[in-house]
Amino acid sequence: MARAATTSDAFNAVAEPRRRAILSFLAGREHAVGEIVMNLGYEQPWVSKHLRVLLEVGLVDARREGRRMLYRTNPEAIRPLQEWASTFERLWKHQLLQMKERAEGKRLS
Amino acid sequence: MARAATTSDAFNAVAEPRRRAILSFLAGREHAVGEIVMNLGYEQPWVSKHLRVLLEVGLVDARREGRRMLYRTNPEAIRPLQEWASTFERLWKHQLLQMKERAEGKRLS
DNA sequence: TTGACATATTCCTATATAGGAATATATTGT
DNA sequence: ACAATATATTCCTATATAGGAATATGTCAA
Repeated sequence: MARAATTSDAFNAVAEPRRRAILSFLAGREHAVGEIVMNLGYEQPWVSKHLRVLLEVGLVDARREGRRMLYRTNPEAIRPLQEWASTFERLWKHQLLQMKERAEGKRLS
Repeated sequence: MARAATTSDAFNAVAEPRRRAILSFLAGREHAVGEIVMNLGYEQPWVSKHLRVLLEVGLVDARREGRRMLYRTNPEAIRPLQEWASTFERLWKHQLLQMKERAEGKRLS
């Protein structure tokens, strides 16, 4: 079997760097497809394809305004991802502290 | 072309649910492969395969102790993932607040 | 060396993609 | 109806997988 579909969940969807870039660009405010194309420099069909994936997993919402489609992030959908990753925050902060202490210890000796 | 390799970065590596489970299990303390097999119930070859991927992207470190291989997370490698996801934390907290306020507004009317 | 234990790798196959080019659909204004 | 604009979809191909089964490698103890 192949890998899980990118449309299966948020984790698979954001494995693609361009989809992360699009999400970051959309963070906070609505944007039309053309604006994404202009700002990120990807080809229009690819922006549409990526938006489709993001839409299917619920990471973005869309509404039509005339001939334009306006997309915006659905932060709630990113939440599980953020929460999972944040369980490791304590660990790397602890690790950084240890490294710092070790460095300072060396300086003193 | 196919999708980016799971060994290309942390984002692709953690797209697999079992790899996330292994990482969570390893969070904080070292474990042998057999302990992962026992606790998570995956078949041994698959645990080894997933650990290999995690090792290649630097999400875990390993050391040998007798016939056992001990793995532990490298929290520093999870950091970019956590930091990217956390940029959306403000957004979903804001969204939750709005939903809450709307709910309370309805209750009052 | 032999056996037991612990972990890793190598076969294989089917599939979901990313990438690209071309085209289709939808909406508005004339 | 027609042209222009904006976005979406459909072809195609090559490839990195996940899944499974079998086997290989490495380490220790007797």
